[in-house]
Parts: sequence; structure tokens; C-alpha cells
Amino acid sequence: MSYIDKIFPNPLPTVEELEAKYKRRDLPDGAKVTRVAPSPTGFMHIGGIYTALICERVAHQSNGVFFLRIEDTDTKREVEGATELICSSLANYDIIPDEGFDAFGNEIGSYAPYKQSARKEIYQAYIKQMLLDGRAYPCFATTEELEKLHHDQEISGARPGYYGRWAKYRDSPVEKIEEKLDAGVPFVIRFKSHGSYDNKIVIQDGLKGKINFPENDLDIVIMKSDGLPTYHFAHVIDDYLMGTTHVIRGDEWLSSLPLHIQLFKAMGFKAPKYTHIAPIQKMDGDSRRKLSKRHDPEADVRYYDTVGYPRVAVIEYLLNLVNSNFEDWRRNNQTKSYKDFPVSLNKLSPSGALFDFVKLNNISKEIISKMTTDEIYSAVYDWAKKNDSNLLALMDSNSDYIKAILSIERTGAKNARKDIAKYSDVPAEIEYFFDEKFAISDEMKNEIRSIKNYREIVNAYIPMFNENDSKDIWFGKMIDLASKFNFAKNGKEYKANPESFNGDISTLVKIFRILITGKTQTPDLSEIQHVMGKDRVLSRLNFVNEI
RNA sequence: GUCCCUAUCGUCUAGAGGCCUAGGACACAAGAUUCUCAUUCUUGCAACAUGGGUUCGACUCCCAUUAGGGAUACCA
Repeated sequence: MSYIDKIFPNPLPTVEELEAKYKRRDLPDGAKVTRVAPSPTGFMHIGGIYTALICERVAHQSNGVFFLRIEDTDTKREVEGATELICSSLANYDIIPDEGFDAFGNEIGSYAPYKQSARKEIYQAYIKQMLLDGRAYPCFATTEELEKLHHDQEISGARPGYYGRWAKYRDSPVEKIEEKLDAGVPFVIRFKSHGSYDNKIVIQDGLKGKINFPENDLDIVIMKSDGLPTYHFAHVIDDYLMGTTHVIRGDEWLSSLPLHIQLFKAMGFKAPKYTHIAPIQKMDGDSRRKLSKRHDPEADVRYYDTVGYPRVAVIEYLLNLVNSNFEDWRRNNQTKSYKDFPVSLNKLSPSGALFDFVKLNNISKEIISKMTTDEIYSAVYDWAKKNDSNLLALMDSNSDYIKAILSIERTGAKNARKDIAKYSDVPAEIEYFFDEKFAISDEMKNEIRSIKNYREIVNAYIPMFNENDSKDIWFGKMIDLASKFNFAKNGKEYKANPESFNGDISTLVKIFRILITGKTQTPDLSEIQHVMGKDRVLSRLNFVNEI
């Protein structure tokens, strides 16, 4: 019994069987196969959605395949429920994998399993073959030994790492290996690199172009002592077997590219094309950094739901970072789906973009302003169900009234208002329509008191009030009041002779605006009066006598 | 320390040696629109990190410097 059988005592599939089982994909010319491969270590990061969006678009607009693979080889870091969260988050953002897992975590596709922990035997089959071929070896170095190695390298000025003459177990005699194995000493399997650090190699990246690297000479760990592969090895096996043509991933992987290329070569596999994208960053003091899971609530995709951004707004914002010509395209193709926009990988920025909420708000306002009243109502309703019970209760008992409120300067308007960036902005826009929420602050009362004859003006208006007045008729009445009470009918007239007027028309209207809404800034007053109805408006107007 | 990536208005960016007096969008400011706000329209503000080359000519190519980021794990 060879030492290899001692390492893998249980029967394993052979490499030939695996190659036969997982056939090369038969795809039309130019079809790209991409994948998103997150680790289930917590919530879904906005950067994960960003990368997934790019991968999904690139695959689907080339009639290719986009799949999801769960990279759970680090059992210590795995978080309960994280896989489900990944699946549902992708589905929420309409990033639908063709293979891997559906929105509910059910496995789909013919290259299964798509969860690395379930592929242990597959990796081991290849590792066994590498052991047989002399391209890998067991290493028994303890943590202490490795620490000492690094220390020694540091003081001698050598480059750190397990390589060449520092690779103590690289050429252990078989008897020594068997001895350790029999004694039950824990071990890992290392790749036996044939590379030389002095060799310069050139690698093509889809975004950064040709990059020069020293060749990899590190004997990296490919199988950990728990029998699971490391990322590097799993990546090579999986993306080969699953037929990935384009690996699009974060640029933190750029420096392991020489290793990955070498591994593909050593296995006799054709390497995929690589594109390394820069992460989304944020400003921290006066330096920028990656959006962090721990410190930035906006790193979690659920944040955007909680605050109430329409998901397409988030996607379109991200698309604008992916290709800056997206917004031009959007302007010229207002009714098309963002999925009709051709994403080009090489137009991505090679440096990381700062996440810009102001821009997100702008895009979101644009999108919400184009919704019909019913669309916005149901979107707000869905949001309230999960995030705002007060608003939900209000909507449940006043749905027609709230629809009417949301229609103001929206339905039939040539240019809809753009004052809602997120659904959590809605309560403030509608609350004053409800008597329970309506109040006039002391500050506002003082505003009214500062206007000459305010009580007489309002009392003069009450008899001629009609909630069905058109905008023009209503405004005509305001003008009449203005001339009766010596207010200028426009700003110019007032500015010409400020001392001969009590104010201008906007001052006069302000009395009514505060009385009716409690605010100085609102949508068109005639429409508000119409929506509020006669009784409510009159009772608010009559309140003037108590100010 | 070593290796790798990156560097244009406040932000996202256009720019493939002369089309650049450096373009657009967001933001900001001013003005216009029969009331405030939001729209809409007009106008304005504002950038090639620094220093060397190469070239008739450099935002663009090369080299250094500086500054950011990443890697250097039995994490991904």
C-alpha cells in the first residue's frame, strides 16, 4: 500500500470518470460562461451584487451561461443562513443564475454539486492524481515550524514563503512520509511548483491589459488538513469542470494570477480569460477604502431595501459605474429595460469608484418619477409592510386618499415631481394630509402672525373657497385678495416699490399654505385643497381665528 | 520589506499623439417659468498628481517620484 492510499484510503472517482461525467459545454460561438462565487460568510455585499451583475450581463448578452457557486471551503468562517441570503439577494435584484441555486436555495444545473463542500471527492480525485504524477506532496509542517520559517526568512532577508530550499517536505523520502502518516501526524497537500521567481511572465487581463509578473515558485497548499481544498485549487478544478470561459472577480485576486495560471497549466487545463475589477470604495476621512462589512451599513444589500430604494435604481446606479455611457444610453432609450444595454467589460474603470449616494438618489428620483400612481402606491405599500407599520396602517385604511395624494403633480403632469428618492421619504410627504398627524408649529404660527391682515385675508377667502377650483381660478382668487389687501401681484412689482405694499403674492399665499399644510414648502396648493376636500380645508382655514 | 494594480472637475467619468480653448452627468451657484417646494429651461463654477524624457506636437507613450489600493495564510 503506497503512502497515497494511506492519504486517501476511501475509494475516489478517477479523473477519467469525472471528465466523462462533466462534459465540455457545447455553446454557440462567442457565448461566454461566467460565474459568481461568493463565500457564505455573512450578508450579501453590495460589491457582490455589482460583480454578479457584470457577470450575469456578460453571460446573458452573449447567449452564454451564468452560474452561482458557493465557496464554502472555510468551515470556520461559514455563517448559518448565509447561502440562503446569497440566493435570495441575487433573485431580489433579478440576477438569475442558470445553474447553481435558485432563489430558494434549491440546486439546479448539470454540473452539480455547486457547493464546494459537496465536491470534496472531486478535488481529492485530482489531488490523488497529482500525487501520483509527482506534482504534489504531503507537508507536515506545524504552525510553529512555519512561523519559524518566516522569521528565519525575514532575518536573512529572503523572500517569505514556502518554496525552493525552504520547502522542507518537498522532497521527503517515502519512508519518512509513511512514518508520519502512520503516526497520525496532521498534514496538508502542497502543489510542487516548477516555477522560478526569476522568470518574468506576461498575463493578459481583460481590464488591465498585459501584466508582468515573476513566475510563481511557491508550493502553495492545495488541500487543507481537514481534507478540503484551498480557494486556489478549488477555483482551478471547478472552473475547468464547469466550463467557465470568463472569470470576472475582484482585483484582490490579481496577485494570485500567476499561481492560478500555473495551476491550470500543471493540470493540463485551458485557463479561462480573467478580468479583475476594482472594488467599490468609500471616503473615510481623507483616504478612500473598500466598503467594509463591519463598518458600513450600506455595504449590506438589505440596507437599500430597508431605506426603500427601488431595486432597479440600485442596479441602474451600479450599471452607471460599470459603463459610464449607461446614462447616455438611458436618456436615449427611456422605456427600455436596462437589460437591453450592452455592457462592455473593457469599459470598466480600472480604479475603484466611490459609492455616491447623491447620484443614487438622482437616479432613484428619476425612476420613481416615471412610475404611475398605482405602481408607486404598491411599491410603497410593499416597503411599508416590512419597514413602517405606521405608514402601513395609514395605507390600509385610506388607500384611495393616499393614491390621490401621490397623484398630485404626477398624474397628467408634463413633468412629474422628483421629490421622492426612496420610499422612506413618503411619510413626510403625506402626513400633513391627515388630521392626526397635522400640526402647526409655533414657528409657523409666528410666520403667519408676521403677515399683515392675515386673519382678514383668510376670512375673506373662506366664503369664496371651492375645493374644485382649477389652478387658474384658485390663483385668480389669490390675486383678487392681493389687490384687496395691498399685496403686490408678483415679485417684480413688489421689488419696484416694497414700501408701498404689505408684501407680494407669495407672502399672501404663504398664509394659506401654512394653515392648510403646516409647511412652507409643498406641492401645488390648489391640488392639495382638491385632494383634502372641503371639510378638512375649511376647518384648517378657520383655525386662523385661533392664531 | 518584496511583488502587483491605480492616478482627468467635489463625485462618476469621456479621452487610443494633433479633432482639447479637455466633453458629458451628478452636485453646487445664478437667472427664467402666474405662489413656496419639486420639475423644466438657460447660464455659470470646476480637473489632466509632480518631475524628467520620446516627439514637430503629449491628458494620451516611456521612466522616476508621490499618493492610494491589493497580495505576501491550512481566508476567500
